[in-house]
Amino acid sequence: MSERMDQWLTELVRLNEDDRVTDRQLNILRAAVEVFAEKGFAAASTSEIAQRAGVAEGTIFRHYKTKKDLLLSITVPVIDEFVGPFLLRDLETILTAQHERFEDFLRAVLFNRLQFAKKYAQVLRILAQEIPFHPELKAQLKQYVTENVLKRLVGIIEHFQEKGEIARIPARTVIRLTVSVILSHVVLRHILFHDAPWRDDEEIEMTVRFIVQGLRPDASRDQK
Amino acid sequence: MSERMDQWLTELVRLNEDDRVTDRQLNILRAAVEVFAEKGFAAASTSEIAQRAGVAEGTIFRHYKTKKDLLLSITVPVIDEFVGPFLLRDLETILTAQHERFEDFLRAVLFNRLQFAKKYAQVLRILAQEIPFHPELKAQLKQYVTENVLKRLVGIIEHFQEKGEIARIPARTVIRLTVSVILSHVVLRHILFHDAPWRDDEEIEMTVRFIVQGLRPDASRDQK
Amino acid sequence: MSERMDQWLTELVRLNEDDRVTDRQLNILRAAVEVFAEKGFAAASTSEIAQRAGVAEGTIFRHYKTKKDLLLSITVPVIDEFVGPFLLRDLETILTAQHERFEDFLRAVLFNRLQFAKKYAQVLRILAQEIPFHPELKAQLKQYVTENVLKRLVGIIEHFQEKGEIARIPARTVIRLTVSVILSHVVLRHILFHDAPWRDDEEIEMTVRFIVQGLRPDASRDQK
Amino acid sequence: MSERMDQWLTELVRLNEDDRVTDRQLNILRAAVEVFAEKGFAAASTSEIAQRAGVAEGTIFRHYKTKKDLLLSITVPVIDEFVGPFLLRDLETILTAQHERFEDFLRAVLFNRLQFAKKYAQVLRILAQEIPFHPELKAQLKQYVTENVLKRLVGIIEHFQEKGEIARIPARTVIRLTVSVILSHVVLRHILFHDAPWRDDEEIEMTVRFIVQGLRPDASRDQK
DNA sequence: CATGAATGAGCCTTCATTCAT
DNA sequence: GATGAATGAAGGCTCATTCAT
Repeated sequence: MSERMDQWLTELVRLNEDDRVTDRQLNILRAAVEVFAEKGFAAASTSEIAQRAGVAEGTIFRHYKTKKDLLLSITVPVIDEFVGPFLLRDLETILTAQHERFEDFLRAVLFNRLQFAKKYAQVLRILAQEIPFHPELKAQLKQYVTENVLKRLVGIIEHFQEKGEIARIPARTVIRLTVSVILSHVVLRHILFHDAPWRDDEEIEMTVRFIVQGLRPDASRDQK
Repeated sequence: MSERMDQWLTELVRLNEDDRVTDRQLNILRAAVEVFAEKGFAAASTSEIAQRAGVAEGTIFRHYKTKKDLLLSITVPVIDEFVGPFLLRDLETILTAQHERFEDFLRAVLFNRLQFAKKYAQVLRILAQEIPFHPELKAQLKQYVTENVLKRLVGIIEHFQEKGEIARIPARTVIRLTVSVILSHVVLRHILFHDAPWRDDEEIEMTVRFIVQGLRPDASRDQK
Repeated sequence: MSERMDQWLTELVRLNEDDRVTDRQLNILRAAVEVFAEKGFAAASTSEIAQRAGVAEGTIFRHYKTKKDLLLSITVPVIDEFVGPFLLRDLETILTAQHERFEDFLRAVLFNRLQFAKKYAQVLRILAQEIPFHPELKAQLKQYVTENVLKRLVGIIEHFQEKGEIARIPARTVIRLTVSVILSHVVLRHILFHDAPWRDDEEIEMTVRFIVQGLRPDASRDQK
Repeated sequence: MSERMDQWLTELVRLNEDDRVTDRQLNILRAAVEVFAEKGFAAASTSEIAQRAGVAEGTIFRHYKTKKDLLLSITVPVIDEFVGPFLLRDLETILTAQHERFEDFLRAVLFNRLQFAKKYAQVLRILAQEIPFHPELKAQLKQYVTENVLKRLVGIIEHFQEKGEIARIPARTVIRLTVSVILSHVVLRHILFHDAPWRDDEEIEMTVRFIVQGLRPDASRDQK
């Protein structure tokens, strides 16, 4: 696992317990991420996690009351990280930079998400696999999205619609289409086909162009 | 479960055993689809499946040697059905109908896939969830796609590129983008948000328009 | 299995049900003998027996109420056959032939038992394996032996002791030693090492000589 | 079960795991020996073993990966013990003691084997019952016998043949007859009829005398 | 704090036996 | 009489979780 991952894991534990993070905990989390990603939550055994982490079986349960707790301690923070930061950090600047074109916005977002997915590929896989079976996770994600993301996105869309860069179709549909393409790109690149050769720059450009053109107002219909 | 589902299950069993299908078998499959979809394969218990099917646990194993066999008897046929028919049945006609525009082609495909997903929503969910953990399934899908789908799609893309309806970008990228949007539409519509209200006709039109415009040759760049 | 075996099986069934013996029954018994011998009673499955017999699973239970019944229908007659006939048929003549030497008696018995074991090897194996776990079988064998065999054997022993061919040691001990050697010979020859090459005539002679000499009165001690 | 048995079990576990032996492990082994002996391996249930051992069923599988492992951990050491020690310990001295008569050799061996069988009666019963169904066990026994026992025995036989105490018949046959009688004595005494009253000293003497006389060179034939 | 032995519920699967056809 | 689908009890084994050391 990458060094970056470790850093993230460290942050992760700090967030949960704001205590000192022992190596043991880190090992457990690392092992858990590995095994959950490989076999899925239900088929993963705590004993295998313990083994890979180099700790006793009981030790896991000193830090995480149940196996599910262990899962949540990994996934929950990612939900907040996945959709949040690009809004909180990057987007703020994007939005305030009024002169930006929609194209540049897209490019920034796509680039940002690709970075993110590269870093968290394994955990995102876990998240994707487990969300259907854990209503709390689903609820949490839904809540986060509706509360923090949707409104802001709608604002952004309308902003670019007013600038005439996006056709006057419902914001929700614009989001659906845009997110579909970006998410697919990310998933294909870092989750499904991370082994295949990718000409990243070209593909990014084509994805951006695709969205921009796809959403551009119709010369005959929308404009004028 | 819908009546249509039952018909499909019936076909399914016929394909496997080309015998008469008993009600019991149907019940077992129905219950298995339900429980697998709800809890995932690993967390599903054969005893619950038996209970929901109203049969003894042993009965399941008379028809399916193992729990995994039961899974495969559900998923395998769908792999062949998911990517196959739209090419073999619908597309043939579309392709031979030379006058068709790319737009019409897309509309037909999207419509067709939406129908399919509506019918098989639950099983598709199972398939999506289990594919990462069952290499044979993954291999089978991969093989099917590369052998039967990709080449044909490339041919179609090039056809429309020659007609000037699609920009001269790599066929693979065209496929990636198009499939991303169509698949996302289908998944959002019938897998993730099947409960939400959908104005289907409008959304279909917007999806089609999005793709068509997104892939259209640039007036300044590609044309001329 | 040999033709001889089939004949025996036919007799066997006749004894039990004194009805017509169908091919089906014969097949079942044949299969049962095979599977019991290979895997042992407990590890043998009625379904495998049915399969090998080429009948339906249920058919077995039409003829034999339980799996154990099937076992008993095979073993019980053999108990009577194993120890009985050589007394009832052959021995009578042996005994009445007063001029016989002990040596000739032994040779006749050993030869007879070898024939028997060759014919029934598989069933004897089953019997040996199962007797410890089926008290009724054990009891039946014990009863048969004590009632029909022991007394007669004692008579024979004493007969030869009076003739001065056997030392004056307790008849029980004589029986123990003689039967040990004969049984061992038979078991080694037809149960344990039936594949190995045997120079039967020589070995029989040496076994007979061993017993005769071993039991012969001591020139110094017993005689006189 | 006897105290001696416990000691043996303790050694047994030590050999396997060279760790301290817990009471629990001893209880499990004790119970396993009991149940296997009573019902045979296939018909013995781990749940009954657990119950008799006073432990949870899962506990068994912490110490022995499978039910068969449990069997092997009991039987395998006995194979080495059964045929080995009397050669390695007792026989060495017997052989080096040149003045010994064959008779004394036999007496020593028989006595030694009786002691051994008394101690391990139950386990020997298990071994005898299970060997036909476990090829590895059979192979191990065969290997041990051919490698360690046969050659030495042949040497001993020839030694006494040269001293004129044993007739000049093939060593293999001598072994077959001798081992038959000794093994039968042991089996009858401690495995089959351990409840019956035995006048051990007398029977031992008669067995020894039987073998010695049975194998003695014929005055008229072999000698001279 | 960490350990790992112990637990016991629960899992998948087998199998002797029954019974409607 | 024969069939074979159905049964459900029981089996071996796994695993999350607890707790004495």
